[in-house]
Amino acid sequence: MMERTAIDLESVANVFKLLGDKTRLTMAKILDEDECCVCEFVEIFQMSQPAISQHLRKLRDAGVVKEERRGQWIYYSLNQASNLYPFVKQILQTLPDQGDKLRVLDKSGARITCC
Amino acid sequence: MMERTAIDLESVANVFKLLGDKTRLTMAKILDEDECCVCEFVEIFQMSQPAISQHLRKLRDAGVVKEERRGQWIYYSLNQASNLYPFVKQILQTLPDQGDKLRVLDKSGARITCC
DNA sequence: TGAATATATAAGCATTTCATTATATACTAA
DNA sequence: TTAGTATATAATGAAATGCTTATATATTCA
Repeated sequence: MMERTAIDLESVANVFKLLGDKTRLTMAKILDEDECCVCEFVEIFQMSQPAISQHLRKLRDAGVVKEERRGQWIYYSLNQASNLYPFVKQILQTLPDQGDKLRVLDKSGARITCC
Repeated sequence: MMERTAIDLESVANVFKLLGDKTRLTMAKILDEDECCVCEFVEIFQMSQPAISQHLRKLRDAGVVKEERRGQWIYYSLNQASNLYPFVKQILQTLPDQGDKLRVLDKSGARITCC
């Protein structure tokens, strides 16, 4: 079990504000289960690509997620190097599994189509 | 250790939005340590009384806190009857102690002056 | 090189949020 | 009953949020 370093109230409030949005919270939970590229999120949330990018940017600016380009695609994943990671990870563990969202993509072929 | 009933992502996002404000998060943490009346929060946060009341109302509307009138004063405390309580309690336990805020009131005499 | 695809950024707009000030309500005590 | 105190609610305004559309940037591939 990873020990969590003390984290001040202000940082916690900021993380909560960030995850206090259903889309971003779901994104984080999905990323806790599997890395994911932008186009997959667009499929999952049925939301415009800029809207998705903007949510991801907020998560990234806070250090919660990181990005990695692979060719044309940019894959997002939880940023384990962040000092917030243990805290975020602990939160996500308490949330219901969202793996079904990715499985739907597999079935629909969306995952193959886009990336 | 209390077992936590499953809680859907939307509810979690709502709680996070609520606690994603430094004032409300601190309020909740203080209430986790001791019940508190409105005038004490006004002292602690150096914020107008209506602002404090409005924060408390949000917390109450969500079921996170409850109120109890005692004469002129209204005391707030965590609402243990809420189905959110185990989740909220678990969150608050990970936060740094805020007991000093109440102790400052004791010293300054504010706690005696107002309630 | 040029077209297609994936993503990011900018600009604009409606809505929400969080504070303020002003006022209403509830209780206490003289 | 009236004055004083504690709290809630209403009205308002500035700032933040989350989407949209339009456009810029990177990469791939023919």
